[in-house]
Amino acid sequence: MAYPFSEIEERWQKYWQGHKVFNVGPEPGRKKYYLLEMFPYPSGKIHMGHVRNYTIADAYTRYKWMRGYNVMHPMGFDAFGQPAENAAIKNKTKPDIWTHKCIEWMKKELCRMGFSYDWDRELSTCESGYYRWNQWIFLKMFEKGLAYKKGSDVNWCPSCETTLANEEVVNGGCWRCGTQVEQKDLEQWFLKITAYKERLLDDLKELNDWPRRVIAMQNNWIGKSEGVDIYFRLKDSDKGISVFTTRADTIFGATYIVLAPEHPFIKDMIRGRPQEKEALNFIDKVSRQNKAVRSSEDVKKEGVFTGCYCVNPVNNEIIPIWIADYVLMEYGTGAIMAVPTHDQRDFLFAKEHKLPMKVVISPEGRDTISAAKISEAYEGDGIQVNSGQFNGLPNQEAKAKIAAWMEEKGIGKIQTRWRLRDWLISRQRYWGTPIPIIYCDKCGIVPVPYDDLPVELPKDAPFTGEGGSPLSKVKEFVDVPCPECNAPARRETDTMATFFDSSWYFLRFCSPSFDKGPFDEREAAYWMPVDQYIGGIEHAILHLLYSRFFTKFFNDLGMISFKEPFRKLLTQGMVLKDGEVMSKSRGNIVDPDSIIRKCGADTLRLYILFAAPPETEMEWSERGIEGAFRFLNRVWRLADNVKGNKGERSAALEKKTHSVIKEATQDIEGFKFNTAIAQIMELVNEIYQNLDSDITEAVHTVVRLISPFTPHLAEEMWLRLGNKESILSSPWPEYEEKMLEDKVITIIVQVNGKLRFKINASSGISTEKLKELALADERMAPWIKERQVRNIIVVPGKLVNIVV
RNA sequence: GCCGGGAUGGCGAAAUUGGCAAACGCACGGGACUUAAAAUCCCGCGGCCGCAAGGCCUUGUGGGUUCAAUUCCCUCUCCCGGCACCA
Repeated sequence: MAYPFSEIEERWQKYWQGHKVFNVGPEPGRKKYYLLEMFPYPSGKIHMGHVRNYTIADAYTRYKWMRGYNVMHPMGFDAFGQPAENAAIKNKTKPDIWTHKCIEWMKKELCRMGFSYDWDRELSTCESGYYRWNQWIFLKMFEKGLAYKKGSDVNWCPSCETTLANEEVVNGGCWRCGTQVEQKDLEQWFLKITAYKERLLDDLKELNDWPRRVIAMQNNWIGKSEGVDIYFRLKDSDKGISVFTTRADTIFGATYIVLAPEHPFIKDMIRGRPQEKEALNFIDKVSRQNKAVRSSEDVKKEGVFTGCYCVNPVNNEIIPIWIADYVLMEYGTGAIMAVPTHDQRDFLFAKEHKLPMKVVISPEGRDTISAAKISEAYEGDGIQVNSGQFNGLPNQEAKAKIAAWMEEKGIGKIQTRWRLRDWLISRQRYWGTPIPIIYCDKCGIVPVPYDDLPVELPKDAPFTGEGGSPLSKVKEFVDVPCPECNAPARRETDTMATFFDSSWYFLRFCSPSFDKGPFDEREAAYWMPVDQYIGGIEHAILHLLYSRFFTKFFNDLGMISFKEPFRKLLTQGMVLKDGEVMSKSRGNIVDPDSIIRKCGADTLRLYILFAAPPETEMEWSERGIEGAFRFLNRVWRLADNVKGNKGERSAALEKKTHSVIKEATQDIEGFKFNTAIAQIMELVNEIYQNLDSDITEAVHTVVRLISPFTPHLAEEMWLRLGNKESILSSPWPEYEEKMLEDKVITIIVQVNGKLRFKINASSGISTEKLKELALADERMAPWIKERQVRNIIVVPGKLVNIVV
């Protein structure tokens, strides 16, 4: 008979909530611990990804709790966003009503998992009590020149009918729906995240407890590259073209330069030349080409000669100027110097168009390589040749010297280029935070005064999903007097990207109902930074980069003293079914609710922690669930075995108990829940082997060790074992080192590094004695009979290795 | 191409500093209990040879360092993720 999990789980969930067990406040003298998982979008149902994320967090919360920490573990909802609009259209309701209903459902599901949240801190980003502080932060940024409006080519998702940030474009598609992103020239609001680029990059070095790949991804995204801008004067003109290069050491080998077809200089430069028509045709052709096609690898690089020449500033050689589609206007200066001998793309282009080549770096250090003979560019390191006064230097050394020399002579400038662009935050959607800006014909762009916040989002908007900002159709919202001159003016009708909301919610949790600012600085000083953050890898750049940016901004305002929001980060792996991500479209979803009904939340929690380490992907297995359930029943039955147990103490069981405490505790501390659970299983097995002995202490230990994973079962068993209080108020079990010591130890005997047999010896045995013992063993005889012992290695307490 | 991660039984996985490869679980096989089944409890379970004792092989590939390598170094292959006509 299975244990009565549903009755137990219901009872303890009521207890934890009724007694507000996990509600906390600052307590001087007690170590704080702020544990946070990425808050969910309220879609109504939780999925296995949520279950995994929150179970990992909950197990750790309960563990830290029992270790005596003052643990803050809040939960809230990232409640603005497009799905609410889509659902509202589909179900003929309002996003507001739909969202609140979803939050209710979701909360219920979270409670049914037995998660340990401080629900008094619950927040939802769609409440004006929250988003008014989005507006406040926006205004502060506006004041500091960090929020600005500009017209430019921006990413546009035709399906979502809104603009997107660069970070929201994944492989050329919209991160949400996958639709190919288009470019549109629009006036939009941006946040100047680039003002923080150096700090966002440098401080990555301090994040030692973040996964390496997240650091690597942010590094790539910020994309610092150091090089030189070199100025090439046009022949017979005082104008010139700047090119950017990271290979200043190859400048003496530059035999032509290439401009991007969009380069603004071209039209003036080629006017009236015989090549003009051909060049304009080429530019026109490229401009009509799809960007993805143009950048694909198998498309042949094309180009035309402009008829113009410029001067290589280091050796005054006259070199031709070309236009080619493989040079991009968006990167560097939109112009490159071509060194066909040391860059493969330049090499192929030069071959095709019969352009000259010159070797300037030689792996052998001698000027013996003929440019005419090489079959590919040499991109490695070597010694400078054909490079004037720099001949003979290793190229890496020459790179710095040439750059400095060019800068001194005024023909180049050392430059750092970044990939990171400012963050576009305007969205042409309804369900988001209104941007607190008013447009006045006389006064221009006017910020809403702080006292007028919040700018409330109208509950009703005729949003139809047919394009255009829905708020622009709400007359009462749009028409407003100018705060400065009182003349009729118009409100901004775009809303903020929802990533704005989630960029600082971890601070709001410290004082969720504070009404004098986004957060109470004293509370934040106590709780922040987040000690452990847990969430999905999909936010490696987006949310985690933005949150770091906001934190640095608050630091600049003097509101907080730390620079990084999340001390430790754990990115949990995905839950797969048949090798694929669970998703509605694939139809391979396993509903957590069905598992809870069948086996209980504890079984689900245990299984999901046991199946794989938290960071790796895990494959869903129905058999695994059954195994976890079987194990919990096995644990449950132990309580009956304890009753009336009158056996003697068992040394073996006691030793196992203490070693399991030690190992399991270490494992939990390092989030290795799978092996921690394996340890507990071993102890349970050991108890079953010793049912005739006194098992009381061992069973108590099992219940306490397993309580972070299966809290309902543990609480119930704890009472049944005769304890009066919740297991949460019992301390974490401690082990005694002396219980782990053996009087008799097993020594491994190897011959030539391979295990041959084992011998027992007393723990204090000397090295010499051990050697003798091993050599004297009858099982050693065949090995040393006809061979000579060359060496004997002894690792005290562990092994003897005889080398013959 | 650059950066980061990875490859261990039929499967999920484990292995302190280099020191018993495969803990724990799943699946599978056998036994006990039962009229029977389920449940439960116990035993076995990398491959090859052997009646057995035991031996040989085995952590993606090839090499190296070492008394000893899943672990350290080098080479290559494949897989996952990020960036990229990035100059």
